[in-house]
Amino acid sequence: MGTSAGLTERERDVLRAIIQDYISSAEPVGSRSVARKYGFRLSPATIRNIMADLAELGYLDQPHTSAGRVPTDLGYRVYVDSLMSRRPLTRAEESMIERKFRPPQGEVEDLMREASKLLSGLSRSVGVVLVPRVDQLAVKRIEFFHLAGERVLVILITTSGQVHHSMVILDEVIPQDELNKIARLLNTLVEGLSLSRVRQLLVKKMAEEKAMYDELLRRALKLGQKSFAGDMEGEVYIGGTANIMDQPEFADVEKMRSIFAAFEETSKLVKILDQCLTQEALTTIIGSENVIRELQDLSLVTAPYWCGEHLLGTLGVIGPTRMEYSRIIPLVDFTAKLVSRHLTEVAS
Amino acid sequence: MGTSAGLTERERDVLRAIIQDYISSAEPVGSRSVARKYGFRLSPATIRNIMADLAELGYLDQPHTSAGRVPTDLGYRVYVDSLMSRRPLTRAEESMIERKFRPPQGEVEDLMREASKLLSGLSRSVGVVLVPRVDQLAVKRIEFFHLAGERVLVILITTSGQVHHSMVILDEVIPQDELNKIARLLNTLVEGLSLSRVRQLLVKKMAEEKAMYDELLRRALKLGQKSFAGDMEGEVYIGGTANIMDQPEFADVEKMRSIFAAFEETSKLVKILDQCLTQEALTTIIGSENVIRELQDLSLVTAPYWCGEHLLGTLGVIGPTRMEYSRIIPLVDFTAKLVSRHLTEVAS
DNA sequence: GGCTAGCACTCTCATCTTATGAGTGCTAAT
DNA sequence: ATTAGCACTCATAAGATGAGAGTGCTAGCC
Repeated sequence: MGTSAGLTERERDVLRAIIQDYISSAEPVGSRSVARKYGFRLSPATIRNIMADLAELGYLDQPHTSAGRVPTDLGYRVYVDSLMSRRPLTRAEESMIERKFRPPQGEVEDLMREASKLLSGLSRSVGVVLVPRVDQLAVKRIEFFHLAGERVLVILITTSGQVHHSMVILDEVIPQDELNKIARLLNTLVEGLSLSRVRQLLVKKMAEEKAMYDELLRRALKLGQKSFAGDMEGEVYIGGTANIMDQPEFADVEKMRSIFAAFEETSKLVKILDQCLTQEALTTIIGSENVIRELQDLSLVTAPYWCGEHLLGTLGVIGPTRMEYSRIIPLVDFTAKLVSRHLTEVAS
Repeated sequence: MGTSAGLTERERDVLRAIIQDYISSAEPVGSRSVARKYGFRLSPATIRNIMADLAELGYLDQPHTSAGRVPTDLGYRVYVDSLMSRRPLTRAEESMIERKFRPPQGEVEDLMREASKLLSGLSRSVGVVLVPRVDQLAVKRIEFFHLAGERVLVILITTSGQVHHSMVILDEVIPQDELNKIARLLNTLVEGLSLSRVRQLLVKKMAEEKAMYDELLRRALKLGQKSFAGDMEGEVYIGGTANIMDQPEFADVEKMRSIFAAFEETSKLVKILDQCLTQEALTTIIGSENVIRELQDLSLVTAPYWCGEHLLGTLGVIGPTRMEYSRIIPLVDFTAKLVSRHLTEVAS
């Protein structure tokens, strides 16, 4: 498996033991305790030699000369990719989670919020749910409401049941009944198309229309373009941020401050979660693999969720690099499936 | 002025000096520095006597026997109510704030978010904006969209330009064109009424209708009732939580954890902000005056904001009890006016 | 009576020292 | 290859000490 190809079975065993021990204790682990707890028939001295090798290869680090070893981000990477036992959740655990997840009927947004709470509660870390910019979503319907003067309220409904509304300011006053006509016209044009498609379509039509003189269509295209131009930026629901403070590695206030600031700066978070989304599979980002500087002491486990066969967004857990990957990964995986199921039901 | 009636002018001067000093230094303040810095023509010993009196009256406290004095919550209360100089913002400051507040066109929600950011940035504390349960808001329009099966998407627009959407599940399938008829009917009934009024009206009509046999009206009333039954719970936008960590008094991780947990538990926050709202004026809640235990080390300054003559919500700042009230209070006051102005413009 | 100087006393905080113990790296023996 | 033994390193915790800030009280002064 790539990076760990050069390791002997014994080295792999030791590395696994060290990482597991460190994950549960948060203390640098010494040769003695590895030899003792993990039933190797080897003396501490031998373990020390192995550890020195692993350190040289970059999988382990020592905080200072006379301390035990601590996994590096690379070490965790190897652990997650090829050392860890990937035990799926038991039936009992799954049904426990299902019970905990009270599917709110009502707004889809509540479902997201609930999911982030669920994730943070179960992982005792931070739960995140990304509802990405909805480029890929299919439009079900668009409506306009005249507010006042040139202001028009645009309401956009996707097939997945999400609702986006925004206000646009026009150059001219268009009365409500004309807005209705425009909406009807646009709906026939765009229904079922993805947002990105719609945008393309409108531009194309607009170009064709230059020559023509159908006032209604002209207005419709213009309004449509304004409506769909909106940022449509991803939104991210974050839950359980306070859990981060339980981790001993973040006793330092300064470090914590920067992490919390990063959580508030959602746009960065959106960007990275967006990247995870493109993987269309469970993704782990460990420590310094993260491009966001402030989050380089944290790890991220994400999985995509779907509405029917539409890829909708990502959800996951942010926790210390020293997180229990073997527990969190199946948890995130299952939660994504759970959310997908609910969303699919709603849309059906 | 009530609580401070018994104080001599000199005692008031000393108390003011101590509080101001403590606010800017975060250190217990001693008799010596009061005498020196504040140009009293009194010796430290005399100041000490006065301080002892003030302590006895409950305005000051000492962390330990040989430390300086620290204001109590009661002390801050007197300070805010009758000691503090209530200097309003200068023109320059006001225009600076106005420049900083980029009024986002688009969704009203963004305006709230932006306002909480503005508040937190300027106060270097936590900014909060409450959009309360919209009972008092007037309905502009209601619309229904058929989603799938018995599921119907309800969209509710208020005169202030806020949009609420929720999904209701009916007992029967109603096709879109009938939904449209129902919407038209309901709109004539409810337009311009406040939500609480609408609810009353629907119940009343429903009772009258028992006898009658207009199927459409019956359906409309039922759907209307379901639509307006939703929790409509207040929502709160919180910005700048990380700022709390800068305060020396929250170096203790455990204390901070509970504060952050309280921020996430928004429902409590909503409740207290709702109370502030009923004051219809600038409100200060100092330390232990707060009913939320976790926030009893913090103070809250709030002011209501309006949309036209409609009271819409509250916004404000949460910071350490040791906050610069004389700066924060005018700031909150002005921001509320600023937000009101924007909202009023949008609605006009 | 109100004010102040002086002084003993208290308590925190920073600094230093010391001891402890976990853990390493290396060498030499098996 | 593995291990026992040993010298060495370094963080951490526990006293010890001293400085400094501040108080409360008493006695004297205007």
